[in-house]
Amino acid sequence: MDTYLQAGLDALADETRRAIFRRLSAGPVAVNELARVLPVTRPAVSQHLKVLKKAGLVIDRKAGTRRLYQLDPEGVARLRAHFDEMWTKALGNFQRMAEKPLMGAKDGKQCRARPKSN
Amino acid sequence: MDTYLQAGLDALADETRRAIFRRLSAGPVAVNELARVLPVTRPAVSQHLKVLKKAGLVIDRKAGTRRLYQLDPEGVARLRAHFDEMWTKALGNFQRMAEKPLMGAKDGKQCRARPKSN
DNA sequence: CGCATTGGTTAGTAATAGCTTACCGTTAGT
DNA sequence: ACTAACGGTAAGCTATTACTAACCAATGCG
Repeated sequence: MDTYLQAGLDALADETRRAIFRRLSAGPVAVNELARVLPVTRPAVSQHLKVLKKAGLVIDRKAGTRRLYQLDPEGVARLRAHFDEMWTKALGNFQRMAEKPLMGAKDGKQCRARPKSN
Repeated sequence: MDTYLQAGLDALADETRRAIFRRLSAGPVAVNELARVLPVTRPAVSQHLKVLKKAGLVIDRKAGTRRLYQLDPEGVARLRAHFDEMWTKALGNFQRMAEKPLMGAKDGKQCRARPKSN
């Protein structure tokens, strides 16, 4: 279930793929046109689209000899939800900790007072 | 300036690094303790922490012979903001497109009706 | 003082990822 | 039917990355 996060994350980790993602957020585009804009060849674009598709971020449909790719709003929304959950956990816990300056030290060794704090 | 996104993204793209991130979201932890929990050695943890630190996601402070790492709420919030912007752009444009079933076809060739839509 | 604990860094290795070239199937137009 | 355009896939190369083992500096304690 957490695989969506994994796939989505390293789908967006690549700059070229993010460029495709951005271009696709303006509307459906054919593979060839993406390749024309990007600094890589068409096969590279195909491979990137494959990754994005497996991550559930894009969908494609045939249009004559061409194939139009566009964002999959559901997939994007789902990934966004995963991210939001991650941020919330991270920042939420921090918030809770900031309120209690020093809590009960779960495991003794951990929370020693720091000598110089620099 | 978009480098924060890049750094943050491939900082979180790695599963081990995400595990560290999750563990750190529960509070400050020493390197050794992270290594004890994770399936990798301590040097690997150090290297991962370095990446997370360069991405601005964690901060560290000395505590005796140990070094405690914790999330940097500012960095996390900043990365989150970048993501939110990305999602908004992606889904916002899509929203706008969904409202106009077929717009004026910027470049003629593009928006043909799909034959089978499968 | 040694001595142990902690942790950052380096060197080296194996796996992975992104790219290109080449090839092939499919569709549209004449 | 022939031809051209589009695009997916395979093979191969290169660069990057995650890892370990080994070494070294710093701190705390007896």
